[in-house]
Formats: sequence, C-alpha cells, structure tokens
Amino acid sequence: MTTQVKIDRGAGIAVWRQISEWLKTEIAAGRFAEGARLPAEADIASRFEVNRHTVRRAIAVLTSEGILRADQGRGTFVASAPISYPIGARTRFSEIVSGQDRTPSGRMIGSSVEPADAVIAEALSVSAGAPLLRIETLRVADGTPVLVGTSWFDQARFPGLVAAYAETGSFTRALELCGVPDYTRKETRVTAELVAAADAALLGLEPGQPVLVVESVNVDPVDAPVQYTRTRMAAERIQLVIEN
Amino acid sequence: MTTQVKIDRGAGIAVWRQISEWLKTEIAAGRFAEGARLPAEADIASRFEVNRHTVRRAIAVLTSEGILRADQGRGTFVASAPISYPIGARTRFSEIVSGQDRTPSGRMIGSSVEPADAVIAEALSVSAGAPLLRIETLRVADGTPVLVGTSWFDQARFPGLVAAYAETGSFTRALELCGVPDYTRKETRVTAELVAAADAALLGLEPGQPVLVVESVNVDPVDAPVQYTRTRMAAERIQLVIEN
DNA sequence: GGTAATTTGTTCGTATGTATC
DNA sequence: TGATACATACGAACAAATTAC
Repeated sequence: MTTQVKIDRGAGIAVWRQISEWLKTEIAAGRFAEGARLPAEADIASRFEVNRHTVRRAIAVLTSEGILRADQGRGTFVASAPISYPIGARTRFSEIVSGQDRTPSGRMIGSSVEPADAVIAEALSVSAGAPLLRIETLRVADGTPVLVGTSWFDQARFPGLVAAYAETGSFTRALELCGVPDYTRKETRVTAELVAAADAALLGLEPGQPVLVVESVNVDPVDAPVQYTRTRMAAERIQLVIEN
Repeated sequence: MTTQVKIDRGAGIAVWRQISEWLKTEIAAGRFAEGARLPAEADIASRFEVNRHTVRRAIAVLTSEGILRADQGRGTFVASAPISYPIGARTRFSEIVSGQDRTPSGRMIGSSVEPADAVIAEALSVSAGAPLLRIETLRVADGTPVLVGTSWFDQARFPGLVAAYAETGSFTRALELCGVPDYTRKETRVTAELVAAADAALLGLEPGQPVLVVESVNVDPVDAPVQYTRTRMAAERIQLVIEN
C-alpha cells in the first residue's frame, strides 16, 4: 500500500519541498527499506507529473541531511542507519561496533611528540609545555570511515605507548602493556563543527559537512588522568546515545 | 609582555596558518581575554608585515571554529565561552543557564496539532497518525538565542497543554497543571546537522553552520512517555557535558 | 542629528611557489 | 622539461556597518 499523495501547486509550499516531505515519510514509514534503491528520478518525476529537476532538488536536500545517498551512475539509496554510539564510563569503539553487527577496524594515521598546550596540560595534570605523545587514529565500521581521533598521553609515563599501540591496534591493550590494567571515561564534552580539510579527506566527507566533536578524559583505577582524546565523527553516520 | 613571534616564510607552513596559530596561543594564554577586541586587521597585518588578506584568512579559520567573532564596523572579538549544557535525567534549561550566571528566557514560536509519524508515535507509545500537540520554542541566554526546540505531546492526554505553556512559559509548570507532577529524561540521542533556514533565522546563524540536534524522551514518574523533544542548538554557543 | 573616522567585507587584478602529470 | 592546476600572498579600491565627535 503506497500512500496516494498529490502535489498541491500554489499552496505556499514549493513542489520540491512537498516531494521531499513525501520521500521522508515514505522512508520513515519503512516503505523504502534501509539501503534500498529509490525509483529513478525520471520515474518519480512522471509519477507526480513534475520536471525531473524538481525531483532532483527534493533529493538534494535529503542527501544534504544524510537521509539519502546518491552515487553517480548507480542510483539513489536510502542511507544506512547511523551507528548508535553509547556514551558511558566504559565506551570502547570496537565493542560498540561489533555489538551492532558491523565489523570494526582501525589504523594509526600518525604519531608525534609535542608540547602540552594549556587545556590539555590541565586535563592530564601535567605542566604546560611538558612533552606529550600524540596518536592519530582512524576508525572504520563495515568499510566506511566513521571517526578520526587524536589522543594525547604523558610521554614521561608512557614512553613505549606508540610501539604498543602500533602492535596491538588497541588503546585498551596498549595501556595494559604500559601498566594500566583498566580505564574509565570521566568527563565527555560534545560540540559540532564543520569538518576540517584533513579530516574530510580521511572520512570521505564533502567540505562544509558537520562533524560531532567529542572530547573526553580517561582515568585509571586510581582516578589519575591517562588519556585525553578529541574525536571527530561523521555526523551523518553516527548518533550518540546517552542513557539515563 | 607580548610574545615576540616572527613569521617564517619558506618554512613549509603558510603565513596565514602561522598567524592563526599565534592568535590561538595568545587567546589560550589569556593575553586576549574573553570578549576582548582584537587589534584591527590592518594593525596585525603591519605588525607581521603581511597583507591584510593574509590576516583575514587567519581570522576566518578561527571564526569558523567559533573562537573569534567578527562584526562589520565594530571589530573582531574573542568569542564568549560556550554554555556547558549537562545532559542528565533532570536537565532543565533554565536551571542550567542560571547556574552559569546567565539570564535565561524563552518564548513560544508556535504550536499546532499534527498526526504522529512513525518514529514519534513509537517513542510516545501512541498509534501512528494519532493527533499530537506540537510546540515550538526558542530559548535565549543573556540575550543570545541558543536553541530552538520542537516538542510533541499526546493531545488526548494533554488537551490544555498549549494554553498552560503559553501562560507559564515552562514545560515543567505546564505539565504540573496537566497532572504530571514530575518528569525525567529517559533517553537522549545526539547528532549534528547543518542548520535549516528557518532555524538559522531564529538562532541568528549563517546558513551552512552546524547545529547539535538532541532528541530525547521525557517520562513521568510511572515511566510513561510524556514528551518527545527535538532540540537544535547553535553548536558554537553550546557544549554538551556528560558526566560519568 | 550629521559627519567623519574606523573597521570589517567584497571584488577586482597580479605574481609566485608547489605538486602532478 | 614543459604544461597545468591549485594554493598562497600581495595590492588597490570600494562597500557596508558601526562608533566617536
């Protein structure tokens, strides 16, 4: 049963908007399944007796909202549902992703040693200017890049961390090797920004798209700060979930 | 004492980037206080012996990051720190804002009755298509618009809610009048999007700026869903804080 | 209230360095 | 080596908004 919707011209609502609303409700109602291909633009156009450009405009706004995904030459598809990313004391990327029947992976983009700026020094309880390890990582779920993260560690405390991370590919295990048996997330701050050029390339995002920026501090069992992380997440592919 | 910094040409780092880093560290070090006016572009340009365009580019990246704020004719200012918005079971806008020595206010933008779409019906445990009250609000802190929220309620359960909200200006008190003595936040989902045109006008944002989108469900003391809210927050003015 | 000075915003044009093929 | 594309940097002039006198 497809809802019979007519275009209402001269109703003060642009035709492209009426079509985009129709598409939205069809998708929300599940009549176009996740990942399904939409009818060709020409078919939608003839169904509503409008020009194909009108349909294109309707589709364009939904792609910019991340609801649709248009691949040149292949067609337009209902975007896959965003990954739900629970924010809690024991957030671990790989566990979250595998819990949603997706395959996680990740790799180190780079690492360096740099002096602590005022904000990070405060968060890690080191003096400003103290040398910090910086590790840049890219996390992927089911082949789609989802987030890039920058983590800072006190170099004096964890001299062997970069090697340990390069070997294990996991902060949890790398920190174990460096004598931190467990860690928990203490505070999390969330904002949104426009994607930086370098991140856009890594995440496969168009410039001008929004990213969620999550800054958090991980502490060891005795509550000493261990890791400061700034994560940029492709907003259209992820949804943070806070349970109360 | 202002740090003496020289521009290093031919060092592989663009001049505009060196200036933007310099500005960033000056601000982080507190040498330009929050709300303070920066030297005029022309002055910074002559201080570093570069073109004004070069300074403008440095300033542009910092405005896009929300660190600076440029007003034509007035000058360029260090942006005020974002409001910290704790997400918890008892989140109340007015308490959060007054707790940070800012003056909260708000007004109702509009209200209507509309049939429940699939997602909201599920969240509010009503059948799809059931009539819902939709209330649109704008929240302001210290004269700056911070967020626009759309809330949905089951009309059958709260027929007098719009009037109660219009009178009290508070969901807490309006729900009290409708027989809900207290409510708590059950689940919160966070994403980011580009601001919609209508919201941009309300929030005083440029089109193309990111907004944090927070969707949440409030439940009454017996855990029945009462209110579904979709809030759009000016990302540059707010920071969500999740304590663990 | 009017005017000039100040400051950011916009649009031309020109030249140079850098990376890629 | 040359051709090309792109980002960077400079210069000049003017528009638009705000402030100071």
